[in-house]
Amino acid sequence: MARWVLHVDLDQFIAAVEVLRRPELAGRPVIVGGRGDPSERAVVSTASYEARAFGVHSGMPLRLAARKAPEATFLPVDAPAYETASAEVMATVRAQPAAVVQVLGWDEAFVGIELDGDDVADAVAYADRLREAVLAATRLHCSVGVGDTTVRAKIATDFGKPRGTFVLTADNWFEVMGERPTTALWGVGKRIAARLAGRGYETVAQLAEADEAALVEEFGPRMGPHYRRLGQGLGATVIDDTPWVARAHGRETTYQRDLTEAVEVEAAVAALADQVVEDIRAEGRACARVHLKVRFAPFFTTTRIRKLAEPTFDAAVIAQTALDLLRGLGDDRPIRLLGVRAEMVPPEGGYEPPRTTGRGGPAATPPSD
DNA sequence: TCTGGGGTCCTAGGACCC
DNA sequence: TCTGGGGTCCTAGGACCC
Ligand SMILES: Nc1ccn([C@H]2C[C@H](O)[C@@H](COP(=O)(O)OP(=O)(O)OP(=O)(O)O)O2)c(=O)n1
Ligand SMILES: [Mg+2]
Ligand SMILES: [Mg+2]
Repeated sequence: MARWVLHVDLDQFIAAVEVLRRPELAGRPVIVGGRGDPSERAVVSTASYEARAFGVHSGMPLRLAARKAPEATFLPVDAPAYETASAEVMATVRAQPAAVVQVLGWDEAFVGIELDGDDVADAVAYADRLREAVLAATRLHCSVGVGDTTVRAKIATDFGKPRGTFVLTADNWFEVMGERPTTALWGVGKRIAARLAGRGYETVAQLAEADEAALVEEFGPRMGPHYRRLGQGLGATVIDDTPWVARAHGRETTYQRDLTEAVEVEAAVAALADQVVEDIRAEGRACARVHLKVRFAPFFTTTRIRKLAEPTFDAAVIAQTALDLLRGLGDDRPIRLLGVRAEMVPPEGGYEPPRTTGRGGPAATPPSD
């Protein structure tokens, strides 16, 4: 009996969904972002592989993307369409034999399986059938990573792309990852990598053997050891399919024209609060704390939080609280972005499981305890 | 080129209480 | 009377990911 962790991730997900309904775009550079207008303040959500060949990638300002790939087709983000596609994909993943599925986002999931014997070829065969099933059900291509931990499976997927399967286990971890920069790890970004480099750890292999005391000094007693384990490819070996319970819902908008008038700001905050309340009502959990995010021109961003005396579903209360937080800043520069977020009342007994995997937080089973 | 919108989790410092 | 320590709650800020 062998336990495997698989990680599935759709190829160029939202661009692929767009191409399905516009077949004439197949094989062409497609860039999805903002309202699809490259002259606006927005960034690339994703680019098709043809567009990536021009150096376009997620997070890049649309304006710059347009300069790099002038022939590309720009499309607006249509979140509901991607939710629908995602649900079909995940239903297919869950329908695989004995699959324990943990969804990580729109386009990816961990899949825990147990197979007779310990032949990795069986796991690869399962992975290939999974890719076939997703393609057959949704006409979307994906890649699958096969690993012995979540961390290895997740990273393996990158090597499988596009339309492939890749195996990354204790056997080949250092061979494949050892000489790569620490940013290749899930959960190590530019900033953490720079701090690691400051202590002489540039590669995954170096991080794996790093002095624990030094890491604790730099990152604290939780995250220090966590990063070392990441360097070793260690992570959960069992997938937990406990349904995800959201912590918060928020809405934010970058205005194409900066807001300067009080009435505009009040109306904008009210509109955001209304949308947020729709989401938390759907969830059936009241807002316990209100977050107000604001970006003043040219680019200064800050967030203020207030715990409410009483949890509420009342959009007017949330809007009023947000406006109050904004006034408390005593800053009257033009406003470029406003965001309202409702942190919801935790369910009875708190969040279960507490602080697990993914969702953008510190990756792969953060320390917790 | 000028920087989105949806999220999550960790750390740290001050207030307050024991 | 002064000082220290520990726990918990709250908010601000940072970092990362899709
Ligand atoms: N900064 C980002 C990154 C991603 N996404 C969205 C659009 C992507 O299509 C989707 C999935 O993210 P992936 O990282 O999996 O990227 P893709 O699926 O687009 O490409 P790949 O084939 O590399 O997985 O999430 C986004 O909006 N903003
Ligand atoms: Mg993807
Ligand atoms: Mg993904």
